[in-house]
Amino acid sequence: MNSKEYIRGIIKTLVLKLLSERKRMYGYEISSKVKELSANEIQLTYGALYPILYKLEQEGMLSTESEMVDNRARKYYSLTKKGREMAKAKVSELEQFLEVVKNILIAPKTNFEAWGG
Amino acid sequence: MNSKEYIRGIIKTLVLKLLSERKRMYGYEISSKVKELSANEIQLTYGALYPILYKLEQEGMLSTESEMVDNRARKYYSLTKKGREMAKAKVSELEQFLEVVKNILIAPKTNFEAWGG
DNA sequence: TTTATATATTTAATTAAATTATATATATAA
DNA sequence: TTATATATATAATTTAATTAAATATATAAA
Repeated sequence: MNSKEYIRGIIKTLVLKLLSERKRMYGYEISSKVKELSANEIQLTYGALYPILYKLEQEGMLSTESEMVDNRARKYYSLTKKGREMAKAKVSELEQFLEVVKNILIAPKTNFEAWGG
Repeated sequence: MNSKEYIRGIIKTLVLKLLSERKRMYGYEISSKVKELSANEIQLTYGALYPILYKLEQEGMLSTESEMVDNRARKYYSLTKKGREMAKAKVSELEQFLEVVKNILIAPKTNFEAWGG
């Protein structure tokens, strides 16, 4: 599957979804988790992920805590109240969109006439 | 729903899907049909649609017939053999992708621990 | 009658959101 | 000492859209 093509636009929503499931996550962890959950199909690149996290923080959607773990710097991100609301809205929005697209994709040839063809 | 955000990358596949259901369609018709099938959620802009149709024709995926209908120029697009194969592959690819994303989005909080959280 | 709306295609300018590449740094296994 | 994994950050580039502008006809409304 060439997911790259379809990823664009949904990264922010995926990140918000994962953060809504946990108290906090760090960037590398988010990327790894998405890869794992998608059976290696979706690889969030860091060049996309970190700017999104930065922007969400600037917008007041995320709060951060920096820590040293095993002598390496780590930056944890948590949803704020505003961020939790945004996550909920975005996830619901994307779910609806996926449904709409799916309905177009699964329409069988035999049904085409029925929906106005 | 703010579909604009999520549309990117899937337009080509939607176009190929619609064309795979019909002998031929013209640009305006494709845009109208997508709008109708998505209950006005997805509006393919012509600035995106026509360059995609042009490119697919250049790649040998589409053949065209220009006709005058009601004194207005109309350009019909049909899938070639190569185009039909591409349509099949692209639709299947997108379906799989949607499934993967949906599985991430629907994962309930209570299940998070189960999938390694 | 002139205005708005719908039909129809095309293309240039601009913007947004990615990818790719680069930089920096530590830990561990081969 | 080399490769791989962990971890963040950002600049340069590319891609794929949106927006806008150009062109043209038909029809309904004001």
